[in-house]
Order: sequence, then C-alpha cells, then structure tokens
Amino acid sequence: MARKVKKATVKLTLKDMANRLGVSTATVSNAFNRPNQLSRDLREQILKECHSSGYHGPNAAARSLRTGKTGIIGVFISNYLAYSFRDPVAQQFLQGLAEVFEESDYSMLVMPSRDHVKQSHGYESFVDGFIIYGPPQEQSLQRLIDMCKSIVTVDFEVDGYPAVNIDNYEGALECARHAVAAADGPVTVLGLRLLEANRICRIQAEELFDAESIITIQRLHGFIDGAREVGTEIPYRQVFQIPDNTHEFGYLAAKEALTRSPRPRLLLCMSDRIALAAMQAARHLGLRVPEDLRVTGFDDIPEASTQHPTLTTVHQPSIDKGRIAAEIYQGRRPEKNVLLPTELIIRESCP
Amino acid sequence: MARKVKKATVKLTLKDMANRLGVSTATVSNAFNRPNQLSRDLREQILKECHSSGYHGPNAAARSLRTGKTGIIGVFISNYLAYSFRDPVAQQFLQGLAEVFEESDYSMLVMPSRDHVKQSHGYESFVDGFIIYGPPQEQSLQRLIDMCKSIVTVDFEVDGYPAVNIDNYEGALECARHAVAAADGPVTVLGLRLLEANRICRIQAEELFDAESIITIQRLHGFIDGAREVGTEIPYRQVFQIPDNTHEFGYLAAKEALTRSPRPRLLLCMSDRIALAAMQAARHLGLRVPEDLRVTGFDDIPEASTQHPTLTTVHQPSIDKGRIAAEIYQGRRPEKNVLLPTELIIRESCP
DNA sequence: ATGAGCATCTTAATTGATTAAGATACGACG
DNA sequence: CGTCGTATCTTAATCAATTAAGATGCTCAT
Repeated sequence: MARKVKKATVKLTLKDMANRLGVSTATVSNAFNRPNQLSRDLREQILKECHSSGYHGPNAAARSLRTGKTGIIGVFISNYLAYSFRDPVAQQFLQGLAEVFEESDYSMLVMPSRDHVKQSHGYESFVDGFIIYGPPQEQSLQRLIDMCKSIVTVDFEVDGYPAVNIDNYEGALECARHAVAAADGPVTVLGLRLLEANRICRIQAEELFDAESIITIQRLHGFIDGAREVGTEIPYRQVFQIPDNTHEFGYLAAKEALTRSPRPRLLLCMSDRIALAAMQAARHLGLRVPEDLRVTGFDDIPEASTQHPTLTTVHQPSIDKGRIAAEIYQGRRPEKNVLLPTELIIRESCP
Repeated sequence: MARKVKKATVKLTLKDMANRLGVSTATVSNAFNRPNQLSRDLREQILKECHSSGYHGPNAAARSLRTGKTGIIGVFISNYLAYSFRDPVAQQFLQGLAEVFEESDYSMLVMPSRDHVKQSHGYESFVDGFIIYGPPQEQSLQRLIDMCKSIVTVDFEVDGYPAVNIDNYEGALECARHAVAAADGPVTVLGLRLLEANRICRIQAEELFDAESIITIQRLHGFIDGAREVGTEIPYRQVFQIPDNTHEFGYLAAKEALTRSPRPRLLLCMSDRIALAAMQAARHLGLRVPEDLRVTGFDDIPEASTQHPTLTTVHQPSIDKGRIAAEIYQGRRPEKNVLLPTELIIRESCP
C-alpha cells in the first residue's frame, strides 16, 4: 500500500557540492544558472553528482536575498483566505491567473488581505509583486504600495497602477432592462455586501457604502437605472443585503423575500450563487421558475448553464480577468487599464 | 473612482533604520522580534519611526536565510495548478487547509506537481514543509523527500510519513450494495483515471493502473465487490474510463453510455461532478431520474444536495481532510495515520 | 615570438537579516 | 566601598547563495 522511498539524510549546500567536486562555488552556481560559463563536460559532471547526492539546486532564500527575485507572485484576496477557495468567481479568477503564471514558471502565494491580522509576519516581502483582488482596507493597501513592487489591481483601481475591471454597471443595466420589462409584478433585489451589516436585512439609503468603486454598488445602480428605463422604480425597501456570497445566506434571504406580501415576481440577484439558492428556496415553497417567479443571476458560473432550470445571468469573463491580470503583470500587454465587457445570457429562469 | 495613495520611494533595510535612529541593527531587529530585549520606550520609538518611514519589517528572504524558516507551507497538487482551482473536492480540501493554516499565520504556496516541468526553478526550497495531495510521480516525490522537510501526504501514503486518507473502498462498497440492489437492469460504472489513456473509453483489465493505492482503483473494487454481494457481476466492458474530473468529459461519457444497447438503468459514478453531468445528459436524452435511470455519485460536493434532483452519493469529509492534514503538520494531533470514514447519503437520484 | 582574444575557472565582495557573546551602566546589597 | 546581578544595547560571525572582476592557459594571426 504505502510507497517506499529513500529517506533523506542531511541538508546539502552549494559549498558542500563544490568541495566534493573540487571546484569553486561559483562554478557549481554557474552549472545551474549560466551554462555557457563553463565547459559542457564539467557541467554535466556537476549536475550528475548533485542529482545523485540529493542536492536539488540552490537554496531559494539565499538566491532570493542576493538577486531580489523569488519567482513568487502574491495574490491578495479580500476576506478570508478560506473564502477564496469557496467562491466560484474567485476560483475562476485564480484559475485564470494560474494558467498564465504556471506557464511562465511562477508560483502563486495566495494571501488573505484580512485586516484584523494582529501581527503580520511580514512574509509579504517574499513575493516579487502583487495581484490584489478586490479592495483591501486603506491601511493594508498602503503597506503593499510601500513595498515598491509591481502591482496589478482587480475589481478596483488605484491611481498609478494597472487595473483589470469588468463593466458591472452596464451588465446590471442590461439585465434589469430585460428582466423587469418581462416581469409582471413586484421586483426584489437580492444584493451582496451593500453595507457594513453582517446579516440579512433590507437596506436604507444612508447606510450604503458610498464608494462608487465597489462592484456591488455599481450593480445596484445598474439594476435601479435599468428598471427605471422600462418604467419601474425599485425602492430601497425592495433591496436586500446579504453579507456573504454563500448558498446558505442566499437561501435564507430568498425565503424571507418570497414569504413577504406582495410576493415578488422577479428576483434580481447579484450573484449566480445567490440566484441558484433562490431557485432552491422557490422550489421548496412550491413556486415554479419561471412560471411563478423569474430569477436572474450575475457572473455566469459553470453551474448556471448545467442546472435545471438554467439560469438567465450576466456573464462576466472571470477566467479572462485572471489571465489578463497575469499578462499585464508580466508586461505582456500594452494596455494598463482594462475594462472587460459583460454580456446578458438569457436562459430558462427568465426568458 | 480610483483610489489615491502615497507612492513608495525607496526600499529600506533594517540597517537604514538603525542608522536613522542611531542604534544598532540588533536593536531594531529585537524591536520586531524580541520585545523583552530592549526598553519599552526605545521599542516604541523604533516602531513608530519605521512605520512612518514605510519600513514594514525585516526582509523575508534574509530572515529566512538566517533562521531556516519561512512561514510558508507548500501544497503540492497532482495535475495542473489550474486544475486545483476547478475541482470541487480539491477546493474543499484547500479550504480546510486554509482555515487551519490561516489561523496560525502560515501562508500557503500552491504548487503543481506536474512532472513535465522542464526545469524547475527550485523554489520549492522556499517552504517549511509540504502537504502533498495525491500521488506525484516517483521522481518528483523523491525530490521532495530529499529536501529534509516536514511532509504530510493526502490520498496516498509514503512509508515513514504521516498520511490522511479516506475509506474509498468501503464507501464504494456500501454505495454499490444499495444502488445495485435497488436497480432493475444493467449497471454501468463511469470511472475516473483508471488507466493512462487520455480519452473516454471502456477498460480492459490489463490496462488498469495496478497500484492499490490509487483512490479510483479502490473505488472500482468497492463497486465491483458491492455489486457482487447483491448478486450482480460488473464486467470490465461495463466500466468507462474518464480522463479528467470535468463536467464536459462526464457529459460525453454519459451520453455514450446511455446510447448503447442495452441502456443501463443505473450509473455508478466515481465523482459527483461526473454524476451531475450524467444527470444533465439524461435530461437531454429525455430520461427521467430516478424513474428511468438511477445515478449515484461520490464526494458529496455542495451542489449534490442543492440541485434537483438531489444526488445520492458517498460523502467524504473533504474539508476535514484539509483541516486534519494541517493539524497533523503542526503536530497538533497525536495520530500520524488517519483514515477518515465515508458515509452513503441517500437522496432523490437513487432512493 | 608575441600579444590579442577567448574559454574556463576562481576570488572575494555582497545581499539583509539573526543572535550568541560581550560591553556598559546602574542599583542593590553585604 | 566593592561586587554582583540585571537591564539595555553593541559587536561581529553567520546563513547560502550570486556575480563582477581577476587569473590562467590555450589558440591563432601577425
């Protein structure tokens, strides 16, 4: 069952190898890094000896200290680290990043940009640069800026640094236009992280995050303006706040929204995960989608097109967002500020 | 829209700060690392000056070179790096790891254990230790062993190192017993990575991976033995090979399986993702689940209980697998070899 | 024969921290 | 008053590499 391996003995250094081989450390170093600085024969002999003794190349910390490069990109994710492995859009973004960075032999250090870290170990200085996904707090951001490293921001902007964003307002606008025009009854918005509150509640204007740059606020304005264009006003009391993009929260919020009177005939959801949870809640309440209730999402995650009924949603190119951020980071693109388009995808949940 | 920040100026070192403050480097270092080695007043003065000049703590590479610790855990994932951000079980595992490591202020460096990396940069030596998820090739494994670092293996075992596994055989056995007993017609297995072939095909005994330690082989034996217990033999020609755990492959394989004659009345799938894809394929073929076709999965990913019809599957504690691996790594658990139980969850797709 | 040019290898300074051991000063105590 | 302990700060060796500059020997054209 268990595999057998030769257990390791002692840690070897470049100097050890140089001594064993009777050459200088510079030569061993060159054997690994600059093949044209020594003869073919010697290089092969060195590499062979290193391999068989179990020396697998120069110590990364020492190399990094000397060269100032590590080959590691720090990916800062707002919220908890564990969150990023749970959120489908964040996952797709990471996948896009990974595709490009993997190809160029970079590693990715996924870090939480939690702001309540009591005492950061400062291991941020390990990385060559940062991809910052979502706006961190002012203080954390300044820390990263102070490190003098390359930075690409995603889903928000910082003056003087390249950014990748999607057109949240336009996507929400188009979605609301289509869905509200088709709906024949009350409209409710299931909104994400619109205010500080850590619970499900209906919102009041004065509590809203005032930053225009927050993507969910952009989506909210898109929904409201799009509905207005087709003759429907969405008052704030018809907007729910959901604190986190999880199935559980979405399910609870939808249940609450759907048991009020008058019952909404359309749910505009700020994420697919919320929308899918809302459809499950509707099913449990005996409501048919789209006959009794129409539902729209945002993001176009894979499940949106594979579940039944399939979900009408706003497609955002999450994987491309990652790919492009990685390419900009590597200087492989001329543009510095990219705004990616969204696209309304009409499916069964809101035809 | 864009945020404004104070742009960074020059990179500062500990020595710079010592000079500015008129103290030795040792004292500045102690201010950060050993508060009781200097007076309260001086420490506060040093930290204040560092903060306002934009020096955010000792350089990580230098510190790491000296101390031999980095605070970074290397997580090795078989297959491509991008894959790990797409596979739901791998995601849950990462989430479990992240929960525990995040709390102890470790960072996670997610690395691919691809074996076709032409020339690894050797940045593996950055990390303090490894969590190895899934069996890498012999050669890659030896590399990691040679580095003399802590190791925890997951979903496979290496002699002399702690491991976390789940009881794949038992789970598949129980699942097949239940499902095959209830089925009234041909049984087909949709299997994952059972052989080298990089395409969908039916298997032959002699092509199978012979390693007992491969989890999908364990599951296959569980299925076959469980079916036999209730009086049904599953010949190899009724077993499909799927090269990768994706919706697309699952959909294609299911279509192929369901258009053969005689049409199976039960699909035993080796993952939930395959099972969910199979249910979509069945829907497209006009088959009702479970009336016309029964389907079982493996893993119990979140979608298994939220989609309609809900999926009968074998629950494996993927998040716990991550948590426990992290705890063992940190020496917070007495046991060294953990075998986690699985549990059959009966839902709508195969009542 | 001579020196230029080149390939090949070595010397030694450097990177930015940590930390054991040593220096200094101050108060307490016999 | 001498000395011992303690608190506080400094000196300097060390970690494991990279790399510019220098040394050595060899070929080849003049």
